[in-house]
Amino acid sequence: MNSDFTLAIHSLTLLALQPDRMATSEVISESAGVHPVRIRKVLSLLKKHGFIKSKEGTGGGFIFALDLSEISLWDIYKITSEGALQPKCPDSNEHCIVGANMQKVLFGIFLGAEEHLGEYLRDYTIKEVVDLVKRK
Amino acid sequence: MNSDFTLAIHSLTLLALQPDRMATSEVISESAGVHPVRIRKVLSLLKKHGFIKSKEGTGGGFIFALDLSEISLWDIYKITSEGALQPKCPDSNEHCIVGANMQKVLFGIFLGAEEHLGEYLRDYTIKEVVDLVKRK
DNA sequence: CATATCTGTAACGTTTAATATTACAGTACA
DNA sequence: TGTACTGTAATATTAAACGTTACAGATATG
Repeated sequence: MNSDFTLAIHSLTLLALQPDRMATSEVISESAGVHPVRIRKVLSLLKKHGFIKSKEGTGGGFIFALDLSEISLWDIYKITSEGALQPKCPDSNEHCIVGANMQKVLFGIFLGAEEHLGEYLRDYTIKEVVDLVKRK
Repeated sequence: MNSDFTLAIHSLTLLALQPDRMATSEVISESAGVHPVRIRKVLSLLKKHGFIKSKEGTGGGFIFALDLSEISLWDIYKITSEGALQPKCPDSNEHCIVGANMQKVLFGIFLGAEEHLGEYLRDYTIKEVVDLVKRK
């Protein structure tokens, strides 16, 4: 699993806890333990989808754009990691019945697996993640 | 997703199609397009769990040990890739409420996700994969 | 019983993907 | 006009995946 997904969750959770003021990529990166540029890359995806807003210049940063319960982990997964479940098989032997067909069979199975995972992730919103973080 | 999982599925499917005679790691590796040593490594795991038998020396190789419908993709996943869904987050900042708690919150969520995936993978046995490969 | 053919496994090398870093243009504020 | 941000591309570094070599042990076969 790609860590862009968890970085996005981490960032959104942090933003959710300070809905009134902006957070810079540096503050977020210190919380998440990664480089600020990575945060900006991931958050630019989330911005593109309207989950957050950003502002450049002094006093700028990132801020939540929607209600906490409007964003599910599945939404975030689709943006940051869609297809990540799909294993990248090497090209197998076309002259073998198994080699020739396995790839598309597996593709179908993993497609179904991702959809199934979606059912699970849809049930978690950022609001719930925030509650879990606060409680613990 | 680790490709050991798909290699195991590939190998078992091939073995399932020739239940009467042994297949060498070289034959399997040619079908799957990887190095024979990798096949032997993956298959040694499957052997350890009793899914297949192996024989060394001339005329040796690997052969199915159970009924095709006794092995589900979930069984194989657990052997080859358990925990693969769990993203490896960097150590985050303990002085931040988000950084300090996010890791265990995410751990719990991904644990649940893997269990949920299990429900899906349990429904596919090697027999069904074989049928899909034959049909297509 | 000597040789060829396999598995089993460790050690090492190579390739590829993930991540960090640097750099700098553009924006906004004071 | 200088300072503090985002946005993004280019490059460097690190880590993971994978391939390769090597060889010991097992087993059939001539």
